[in-house]
Amino acid sequence: MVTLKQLAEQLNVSVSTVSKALHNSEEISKDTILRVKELAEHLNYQPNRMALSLKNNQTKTIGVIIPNVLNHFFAKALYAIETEASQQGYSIITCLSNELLSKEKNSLQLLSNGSVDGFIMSLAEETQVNNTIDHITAILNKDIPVVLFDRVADDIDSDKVIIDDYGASYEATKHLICEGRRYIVHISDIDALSVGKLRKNGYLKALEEDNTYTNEPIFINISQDDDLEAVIDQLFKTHKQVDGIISSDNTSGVVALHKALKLGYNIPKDVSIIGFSDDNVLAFTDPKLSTISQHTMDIGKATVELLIDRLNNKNTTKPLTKTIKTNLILRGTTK
Amino acid sequence: MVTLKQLAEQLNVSVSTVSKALHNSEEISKDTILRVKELAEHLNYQPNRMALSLKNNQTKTIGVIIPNVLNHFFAKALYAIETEASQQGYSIITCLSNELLSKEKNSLQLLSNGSVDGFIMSLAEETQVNNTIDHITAILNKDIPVVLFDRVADDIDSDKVIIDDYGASYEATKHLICEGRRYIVHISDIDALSVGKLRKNGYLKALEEDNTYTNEPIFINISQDDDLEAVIDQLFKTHKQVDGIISSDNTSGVVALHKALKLGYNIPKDVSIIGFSDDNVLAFTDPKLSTISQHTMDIGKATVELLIDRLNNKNTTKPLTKTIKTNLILRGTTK
DNA sequence: TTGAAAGCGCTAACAC
DNA sequence: GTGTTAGCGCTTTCAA
Repeated sequence: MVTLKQLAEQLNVSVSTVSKALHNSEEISKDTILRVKELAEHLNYQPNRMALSLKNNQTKTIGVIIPNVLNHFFAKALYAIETEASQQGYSIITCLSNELLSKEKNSLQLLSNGSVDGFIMSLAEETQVNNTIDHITAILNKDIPVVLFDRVADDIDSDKVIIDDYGASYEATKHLICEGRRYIVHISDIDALSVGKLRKNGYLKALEEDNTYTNEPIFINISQDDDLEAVIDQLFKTHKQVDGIISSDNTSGVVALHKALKLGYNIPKDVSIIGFSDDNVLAFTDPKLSTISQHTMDIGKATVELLIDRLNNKNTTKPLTKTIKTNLILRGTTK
Repeated sequence: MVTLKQLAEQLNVSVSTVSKALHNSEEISKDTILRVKELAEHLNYQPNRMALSLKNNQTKTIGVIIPNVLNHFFAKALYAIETEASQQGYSIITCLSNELLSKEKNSLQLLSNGSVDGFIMSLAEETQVNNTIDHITAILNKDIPVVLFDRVADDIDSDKVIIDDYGASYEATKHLICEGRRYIVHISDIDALSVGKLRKNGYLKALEEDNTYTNEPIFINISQDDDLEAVIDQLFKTHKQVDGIISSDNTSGVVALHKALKLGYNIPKDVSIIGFSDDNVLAFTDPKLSTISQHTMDIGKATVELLIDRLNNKNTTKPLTKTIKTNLILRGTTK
């Protein structure tokens, strides 16, 4: 790496002159500025980022901690965050918690040593199950801003970006009821998560509220060790009368669709299915899955905006919670 | 952030004493060491990473540039890289080129200012199509190590991690021929990429080599603007006799499978299909797609190992190319 | 056993 | 218009 010192030596001026020249200081003569810039250009000088960070006490980088990149939602969120951050001149350091509290803790601890200006994160499953938040409040107490998205915790007093999980699920369920469905099953592989609970409740509320709907709510919860396909298979065996399915996560809806087709159901005539996902995750189902779209790009973008705002006027305002609109996108699996 | 200086002041000793104490220097008395450590612990002291980087001229972070996180292969590679890097005490700064040369260039440029110790990357499509490599050699010339994986370029003299694309595709095609298939179509949406070309050639070679195979090779190339489903639909219309499909990328095989089932083909009786992917990407097809597995975790791990080795003994050895074994995994779409 | 000083690369207040 | 100096937080040589 070429340094100011080297430029200074070659030009027989002082380091500070070079520095000022590169910043177009009024103090420096046009001529000197020109000579300095020429050489800098020629040697491809770049200011050392570590030195700048040390000096300015800001790194221009954001720590991003997500539970699992192999989950399409988080991959897309990462994409959105990277895009917006890079546009705003920030780099991102990515950590994957793999749904583990310990790894989440670790990453937070590791990066809070001046590596990043702030964090954007979505809580690990284990963190949510244990309802552990000390490691996050510790960061907040160090005055390092954190923006939570999707999987958040009420007790953490930070900026947040969420969707209206409850409302979205409520609306989707209502839609199924309006279609005339009277045996609607709720499937979820995220029952333990904050968002999973909200979505479940939205479904419940819609059923309870409608007095033409007489069947009991039916919850199929899939845990990590379960064989998703087997569980869904069982669902169709146990509930032959099923005519509506709402899936709270972004895969089980697709599996249900496949299984239903395989079993000879006519979709959407016999059964309507609505999934929960930004886009048609497995883009190639036939018919295409109707979904609640979360606008993941907007979510990611909002997290970066909130964080950068917070960095620019620290402590100025109360923590904000931004709710991103969802859309019910009706494709081929609903009437 | 608490600093050495603050510890020193509170303890009425010098900064250097504190520093030494924290490093268990022999020079310092047991008693002082204890006092220092106690306070450090109590105040949760962490050495400032930027200061360390500046001093040691190493950042303990790796720049990772991938073309697209929404592609399952790259998401998994990122996962593997993050896992291994974090295990070895490195952080990763993630950049997404979005298949664009300009963004790839940019990220490289941006991070080569002392932000990272080295790079792990897979080339953007545009980079491969234009065969532009100057921006990479420029980095290499600055003595910043680069490890390329998957999408590499022969002209770049760096460490590389690849799979035997040619051989894997050759073997898979041979398998189809051995099954008795005599009308095998090659589908690809990555024809422009280094790996795409190799895979195509492997297919070609297998056909040419077998003199019981008389049909011409058939290539279906899907470009970004094409409607994948429409193209595949057309394929089945144009080539009614098709009895084997080999897909060079990780989605078109799945689409072909869906389409074939929809059209009433019996899979694998009528048509065998082999895809190219680490795992059963769309895990829920029925029957399950037979694939060439790339062991993406191994690929990612190898890139990190190569890079760290290179960082530890710079310039010591010639660039290495590590080839990760592939496996032909026969599931439900082959006999 | 402890401390002072220099230096990593940079900026900025203050001389000259 | 240019240079000197101090300081960001840390390590390390050298002196006390």
